[in-house]
Amino acid sequence: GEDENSKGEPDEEPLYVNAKQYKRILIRRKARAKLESRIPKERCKYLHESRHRHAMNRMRGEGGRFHSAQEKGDQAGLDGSSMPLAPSGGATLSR
Amino acid sequence: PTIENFWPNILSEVNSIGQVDAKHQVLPLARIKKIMKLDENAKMIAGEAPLLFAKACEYFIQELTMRAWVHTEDSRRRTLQRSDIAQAIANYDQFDFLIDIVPREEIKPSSTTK
Amino acid sequence: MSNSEDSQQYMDLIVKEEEEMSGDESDKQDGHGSMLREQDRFLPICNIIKIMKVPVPQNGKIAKDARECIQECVSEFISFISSEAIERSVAENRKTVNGDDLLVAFSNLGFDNYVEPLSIYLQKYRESNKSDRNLFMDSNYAQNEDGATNEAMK
DNA sequence: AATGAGCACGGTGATTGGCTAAGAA
DNA sequence: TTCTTAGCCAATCACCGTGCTCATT
Repeated sequence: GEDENSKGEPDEEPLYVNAKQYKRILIRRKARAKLESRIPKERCKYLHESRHRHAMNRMRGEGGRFHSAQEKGDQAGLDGSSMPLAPSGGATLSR
Repeated sequence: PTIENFWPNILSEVNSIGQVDAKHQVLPLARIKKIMKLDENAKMIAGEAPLLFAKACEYFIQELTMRAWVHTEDSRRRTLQRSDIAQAIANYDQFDFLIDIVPREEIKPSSTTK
Repeated sequence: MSNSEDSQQYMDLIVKEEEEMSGDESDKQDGHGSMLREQDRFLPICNIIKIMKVPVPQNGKIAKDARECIQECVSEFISFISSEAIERSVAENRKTVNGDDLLVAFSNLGFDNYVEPLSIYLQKYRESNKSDRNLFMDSNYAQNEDGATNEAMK
C-alpha cells in the first residue's frame, strides 16, 4: 500500500529496481554524468547541412514527395519535348 | 505475435540460420563499436562483440516496441508514442536500467504505478 | 624592412577551415573535450525505425518522439551491457572484451532470455569464419565437423 | 600465429522536407 | 469537432566496410 511520509513533502519515495541491475545502474549514472558536458542539451533539426540543402533543392511532385530526376534547373521553357510523366487529369494521390 | 511467443520465436529463428552473414547487418557494426568506446574503461574490443550487439539490439528494439504497442492498443490509438514506451519500461523489471533515460513521470494516462 | 604580406597566408588557412556544423546557431565546443554529435552517440534512426516496424502491425504508426526514445534506449542498452562486460574482462586481466564477456554480462544483469539465442548465433558465426579460412588457406586437408583441429599433425 | 587498433579509400544506403490524410486532442 | 503530425517519395555524400601496416599476446 501507500506509505505517506510524516513530512508533507513527497520528495522521493523509495524506488525499487531489479536487484541484478541496481549496481550497474549507479555505475552508468556516474559515467553518463562525466559525459554530460560533451552532450548537447537538445536535438538539432538536421544532422548534415549538405543533406539538408540536397533535400531542399530536390525535384518534388505535387504532393510534396520527392520525384525522379526531371531537370535540375527549375527554369523550364526549352523546346517542347514531351515528358512521359504527369498525365493530366485523374486523382493525385494513391496508396 | 505475442509476448510469450517472442523469445521462443527468436530461438527457432537463430536455429534456422545457416551461415552468419557478418557483412550485411541491419545495424552498422562500426557505430556499435563507437558507442562501446565511449566507455572510458574500454580498451580493446573483439570483432565478434559488435556483431553480437547488433543481434541483441534487434531483439531489444523488437521486444520494447512490442511491449509498448500493447499500451498503444489499450488507449485505442494507432500511433505508438513515447508514453507507451515509458509504460512498457515501468511494467517490466528487465527495463529498469532505462529509469534515467525515460523517467516514470512521463507516464501520461491514468494508471497507478505498481 | 618588415613586410606585411604574411597575413594573407593566414587568411587562406582560416578560410580553408571549412567546417560543417549541423546545428543552426551556437554550439561548437563546451568546456574541455570535443562535443559529441548524435552520429557518435546513437545508431542511425532509419535502421531503428526498420526494426521497430517488425512487431507493429502494418497499418500502425510510430511517433517521432517514440523513435528517438528507442534510439536513446538502445544506446544505453549497449553501454549498460558493455560496462559490465568490460569489468569482467579487466577482472580476468584481459585487455580485449570478447563475446563470452558479453554473454556473461547479459546473464548477470538479468537478460537471461538473450543468452541462449546469442550463444547459438556466436557459435554459428565462429564456425562460419573457420570454414571460410580453411577454404581460402589450403584445401589439402579435410575438415572436421565439430570444429576440433586434427592433432595428429607433425 | 592470431587478432585488434588505426589509418586511407571507394561504394552506397541513411538522410531529408512539403504536402495532406490519419488520427491525437 | 479542431489542429497536430507521420508517412510518402528517392538523390546525393557522410560513413560504413575493407584491406592494409604495426603492436600485442
